[in-house]
Amino acid sequence: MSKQFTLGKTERLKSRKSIEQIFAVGKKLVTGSFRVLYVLNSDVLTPSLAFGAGVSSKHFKKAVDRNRVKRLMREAWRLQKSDLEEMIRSQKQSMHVFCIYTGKALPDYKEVFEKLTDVISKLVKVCVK
RNA sequence: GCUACAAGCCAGGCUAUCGAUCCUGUUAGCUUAGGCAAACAGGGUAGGAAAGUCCGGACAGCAAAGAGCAAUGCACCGGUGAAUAGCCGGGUCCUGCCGCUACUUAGGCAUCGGCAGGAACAGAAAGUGCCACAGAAAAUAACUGCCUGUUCUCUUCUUCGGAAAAGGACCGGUGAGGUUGAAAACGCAGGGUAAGAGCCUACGGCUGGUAAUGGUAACGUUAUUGGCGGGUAAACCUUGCAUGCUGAAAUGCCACGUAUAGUACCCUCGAAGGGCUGCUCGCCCAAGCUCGCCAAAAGCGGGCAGGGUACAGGGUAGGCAGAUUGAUCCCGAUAAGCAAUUAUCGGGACAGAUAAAUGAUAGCCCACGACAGAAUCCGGCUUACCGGCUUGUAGCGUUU
Repeated sequence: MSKQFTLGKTERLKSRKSIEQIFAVGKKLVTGSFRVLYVLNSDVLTPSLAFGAGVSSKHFKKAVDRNRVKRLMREAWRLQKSDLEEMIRSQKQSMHVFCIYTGKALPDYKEVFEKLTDVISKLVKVCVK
């Protein structure tokens, strides 16, 4: 059994191109102050799941705060993504997810964690369809 | 011990669990033999301001015959440094405080000396502009006032010729007085005069020249001579000096892909066009090859090629270098220097991501944690900031 709680290079959205693609053709999911964009491809040879996080600099002027939110989001994703990962592997799909925090106040860890639980369960449903 | 100021240093800690990135090592794997990538182990991983982008560089690319104008920046001197509007030292001026002398109306107080602070500190005697309120007036001078003269009115005196006083008008002189103001035509005293004025003189202040002298210089001192025409250049301006443009999304290489691609028009012998710094002058670049007709040249025609403008479209955005050890920073010693700083020797430290790591959660402890997140690098400046520690100086208090 491989490690579950990793978030290495291959599991993050790394290239500018794929992010632009998500913004262009991705589907939208909104839960509370989170906006989630995703692209799902079925019948792929190597199943993969990639994640990216973003915060608008309009709402958070200071770079310190933006880093904090992004770190919280990555952490919450890292700890909860395993269900989604298994699902995708069994269905032989590949999914790119980009998550944007649109709230104006600095969130705490609990809030982010719970919201991302919702997001992941919704994404699992999308995979099943 | 407390308080204030200055300089320097630190920027919550520990443990557990789960991660990220970079480096090193080991093991096994794949390979097109360049590498690729996995597991495990060990180690490194935000700042004093990483910020603002206000100065200065390094580095890179493009451009580069020149002159003038414009534009921008700088503006006491010397040193330091790669360089600056930084830093250090000095000079000048201004402000405040203290001391002292001349003077004195006995309150003070010029000059001088000391201490502290400040200065975008070239030019106001090239020109233009501006100077609120108050004030006669903010720079040309006017108004008021003062004074000589002429004339008129009226009064008094009279030796009957005139004389004196007052008031009005005019011509002229004057810049002394005029309640203000941040600032009022160098200050003050004497002379001078019809009244007056640096008009003249003494003392003092400011300032230009000359000479001597000290200093690398700014500048100081002394002598002599001329002047004294308010301020403002962070108003335009003038003078001197300097300055190509762009900015790591720079740039170079590799891979992939494509296309010496397409359409339209124009040009190829004094053309179009392009370049030189924004403009002007002036200058420079540039115009090719080939075939046929023809004895040759000119000329004509064809083809290829090249250049310009416009249109429509296409491709790439992956990797490596740049790029993290450098004009580096810190500590100690020695030497030079008033200092900033420099040299030598010894020791130590220094993240490197690329959609972007340097983290998350829980527990414990305490002074209860501020401002705040690297993005090519470095030197400064400025701004933000909870608190703690060390050293020095000054004051107060306690003990001996």
